[in-house]
Amino acid sequence: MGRVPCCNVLGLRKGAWTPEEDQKLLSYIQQHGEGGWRFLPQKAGLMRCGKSCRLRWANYLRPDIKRGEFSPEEEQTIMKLHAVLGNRWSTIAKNLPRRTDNEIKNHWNTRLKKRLIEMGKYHDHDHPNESRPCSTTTTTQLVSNPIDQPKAQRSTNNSPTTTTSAHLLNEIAASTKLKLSNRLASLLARHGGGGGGGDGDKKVAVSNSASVLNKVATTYLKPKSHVILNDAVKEVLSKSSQACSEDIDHGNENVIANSSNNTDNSSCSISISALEIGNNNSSDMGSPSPKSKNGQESRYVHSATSPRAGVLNGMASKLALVKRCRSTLLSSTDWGASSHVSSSEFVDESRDAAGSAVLMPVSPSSDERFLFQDMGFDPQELFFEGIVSATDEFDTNTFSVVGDDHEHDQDDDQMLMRSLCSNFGDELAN
DNA sequence: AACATGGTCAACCGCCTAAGC
DNA sequence: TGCTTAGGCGGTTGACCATGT
Repeated sequence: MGRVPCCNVLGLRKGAWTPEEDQKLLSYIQQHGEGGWRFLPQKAGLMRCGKSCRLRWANYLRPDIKRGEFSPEEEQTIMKLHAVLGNRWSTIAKNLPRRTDNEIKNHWNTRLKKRLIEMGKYHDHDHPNESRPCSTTTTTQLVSNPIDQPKAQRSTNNSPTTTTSAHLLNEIAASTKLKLSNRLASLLARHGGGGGGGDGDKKVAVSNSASVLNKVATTYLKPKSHVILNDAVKEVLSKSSQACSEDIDHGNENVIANSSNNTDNSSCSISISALEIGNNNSSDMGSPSPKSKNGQESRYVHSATSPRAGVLNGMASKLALVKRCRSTLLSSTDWGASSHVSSSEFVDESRDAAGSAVLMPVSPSSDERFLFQDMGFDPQELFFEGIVSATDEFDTNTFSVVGDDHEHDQDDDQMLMRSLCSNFGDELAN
């Protein structure tokens, strides 16, 4: 159970706001500004909880709110953003000036979604995480130890929490589409995987995916497991770093990425946590400069909470990326038929009673700090501007740009896609 | 006219994160 | 480092309204 709702305090009003209440809140905020919601009701003479006041202000009273029908352009934007971001209403709202997340959410649920369903361009069963946060597909397939289940089941009911990462990682573990390396195959054999398919198909039993994936991640931690970014991506990352002005403190292992804005690409190096995209030790890629305090020269990307989690996050995000490209960008011209694959929740690792690592969901905000944005890429631009096609195989050569007005962005996107998919595919297929 | 049904949307609820201590 | 809590988020609810029977 969460905290006791503040609105449960005896005597506080609930339900629809009266014009008098609106006026009190409005005039108080006009006088004193926003914030301090906890004590605002008393000061403003309202018998409401602060949360209710904040919501009323944010969704209704704020003077800069645009009300009324959504324009076709706005609807198009919502559909595009939703195809990429899923139900991240607040993020979507940031791209629709003067619209609130609540309004957008309502509009989607009551109009757009139905419209797309009628057009056959949207299927609820393709979006299990969007309509029901606690759907029946289980994270416990990954969280193998019951001790750790409470955190994985933080939702309101007792049903196991679905996470996209669970699906993704299970896919990684269980997919027959991905050719698994001998290294993985031997891991699976040792850990009881195999899915009954025999050695030939190298299929991983989902129930073993947690231990398997952790083993995989551990394997990747070894120094030899380097994934080298190609020059094209280095260039993209280098460009991105130029726009970056922040300098994040670096004094620990979690400083995992650095890219110079030096126009000489040879000095650009990137390493992403244990996955080690890039090679810090390689002289031809330059040495990382984690001690630099100059934000214009370097950018650091926070790692996941643990190296192995970082590996798994990386795998999940790359699979999500590929799937997004494939399903979202190819499926339709109006974005309506896209099949959303979210990487909004990756995984963290924890320990069960025996000390074995198990997987559990971590917050979506990890995603927002993760990889692409922290590298300086805007995911929306990345996925919106570049129209990339791909086959089912994670093969560099199968990616091609099929149309876009933004030549340079497109090239950058394509290069990034190629490299990421290549890295991912190479590492798995070995 | 009365009731049933369905759509809309403001508001609530529970959970999460991050900041402050 | 761990605890507390304000603020924020997304899912859900229920009041209200329009339309159908």
